[in-house]
Amino acid sequence: MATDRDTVLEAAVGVLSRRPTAHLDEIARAAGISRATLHRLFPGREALIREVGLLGLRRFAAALDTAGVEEGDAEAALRRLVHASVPDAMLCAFLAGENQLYENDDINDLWELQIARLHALFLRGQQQGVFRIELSAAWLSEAFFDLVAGVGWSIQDGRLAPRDAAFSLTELFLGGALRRPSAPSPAPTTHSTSDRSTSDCRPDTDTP
Amino acid sequence: MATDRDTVLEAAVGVLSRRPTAHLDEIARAAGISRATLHRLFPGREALIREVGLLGLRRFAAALDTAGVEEGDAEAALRRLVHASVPDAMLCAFLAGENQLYENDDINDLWELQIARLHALFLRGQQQGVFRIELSAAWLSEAFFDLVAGVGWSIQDGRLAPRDAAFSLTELFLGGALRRPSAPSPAPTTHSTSDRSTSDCRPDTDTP
DNA sequence: TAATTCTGAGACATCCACGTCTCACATGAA
DNA sequence: TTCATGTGAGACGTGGATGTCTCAGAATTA
Repeated sequence: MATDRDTVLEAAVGVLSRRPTAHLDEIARAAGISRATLHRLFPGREALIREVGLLGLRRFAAALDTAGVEEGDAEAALRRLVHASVPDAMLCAFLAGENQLYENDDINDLWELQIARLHALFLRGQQQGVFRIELSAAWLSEAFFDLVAGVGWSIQDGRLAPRDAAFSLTELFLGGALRRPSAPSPAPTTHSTSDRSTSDCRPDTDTP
Repeated sequence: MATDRDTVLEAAVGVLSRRPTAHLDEIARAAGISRATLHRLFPGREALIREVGLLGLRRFAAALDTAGVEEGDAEAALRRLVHASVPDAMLCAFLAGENQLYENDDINDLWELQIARLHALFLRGQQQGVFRIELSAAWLSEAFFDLVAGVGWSIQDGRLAPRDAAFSLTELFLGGALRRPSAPSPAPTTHSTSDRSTSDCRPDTDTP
C-alpha cells in the first residue's frame, strides 16, 4: 500500500518510537509492505533509521521555516511554531528518544542546527522581555522539544485529542515560559483562524 | 567497582536511556564491571532492562510517597513531588522512553498505578481550583512526566545544572498548569528550605 | 492479449550479540 | 601461608535477525 518512501518512514516511526528494537518484519508489516520491498527501498536497518531521523529533522526544520521563528515577536513566533510542529509531533518524539543515537555527522550537524535555532528564538524572546530570564534558554529549548514529543506520544496512545494538541502545548508551555503570563485565555488562537488544520496530526500507524 | 545491584542498574540507565540497543559489553563497561559479572548479577539482557524499569518505577513510587501527593494542597504537593523526583530524573527518562516496551504484566501494572496517582493529583488540583481545567489531567500528567525526563536528559548532557533542575521544572510547569499563575517569583521555595538537597541528582555515568 | 515492471513469499547463508563455560588472578579470612 | 570467594578475560557454541537470492503472481502499459 505504501510505496512512497516517506509513507514507509512515517509508518516506521509509529513502531520505532515506542519499540526501538522492533524487527524489520514488524516495520514492514506496519507499513503494509513486505520485507523484500522494505529492503528495496532502504538498504538495511541502519539506513532505515537514519532516514527516519533525517525525515524528522527535515520536518522540524520545515516547521521552523514556515513558522518564521527568526522574525517578529518571539511569543507570536512560538505560537506559530507550535502549530507548525504539532502535525509532526510523532517524528519529534522519535528524535527525542534517540537524538544522541547517531554517530553520523550530517544528522548530528542538522540536529544541532535546529536546536540552535530554537535556542536563538528563546534568547531573542528573553532579550525582548517576553520570556522569563530565570529559566535558561537551553532549558526552554529542551522543555519545548520534550513537550512536543509528549504530544506525539499522547496522541499515538489516544490520551490526547489531536485537535487539542496545539492548544494544550501552547497554553502549558507559554504559561511557564512567558515573563508576564497572559491571563489564561479560555479559547485562544487555536480553533479560530486555522491557518493550518491541526487535525492532520495522525500517527498513520495502521491505515491499510 | 560497582558490585551493588542498584549501582549497576543506575549505570545501565545512563547508557540505555540514550541508546536502548546498547550492547551488554557497553553496559558492563559503564558499570565498571566485566560482562561475566554482569551476567552473574542479572541472568540475561531481558532481566536487566526489566529490573531497570522496576527500579525506576520503585523510585518514582517512592517519590510519590515521600511527597505525599494524596494529601493537602495540590500545588504544594506538586512542589514536593518535584523535589522528590528530580534526583531520579534519569530513571524517569528511561521510563519515558520505553514505558510501553514491556509486555510484562507486573511492570505495566506498577506503571499504570503510578500514572493513576499522578492523574489523581491533577484531578484533585483541578477540583480544588488550583490547576487549570482547560488542560486535561491526562495531559498534565504526561507533560509533567516528560519534563521530568527532560530534566534527566539535560543533566546527563550537561545542559542543565543539577542545582537548577528543581527550580526550572517547578517554575516552567506550574506556570502553565496553575489556574491563577503566581507572579513569577524570582526565587521561590527552591534553594531556601532544602528539605532535600537537589544536588545529589547525578547521572552517575562514569565515575570509576 | 502480451510485455514489462513491481511486489510478495519463501528459502537460504551470514553475522553478530548473547549465553555459557573455563581458567588465572586478586582479595580477604583462617 | 593456605584456603575460599569472587572477579576479569577470553574462548566457544548457539540462536535469531539480517541480507541476498529466486520465482510466481499481480498490476500497469502498450
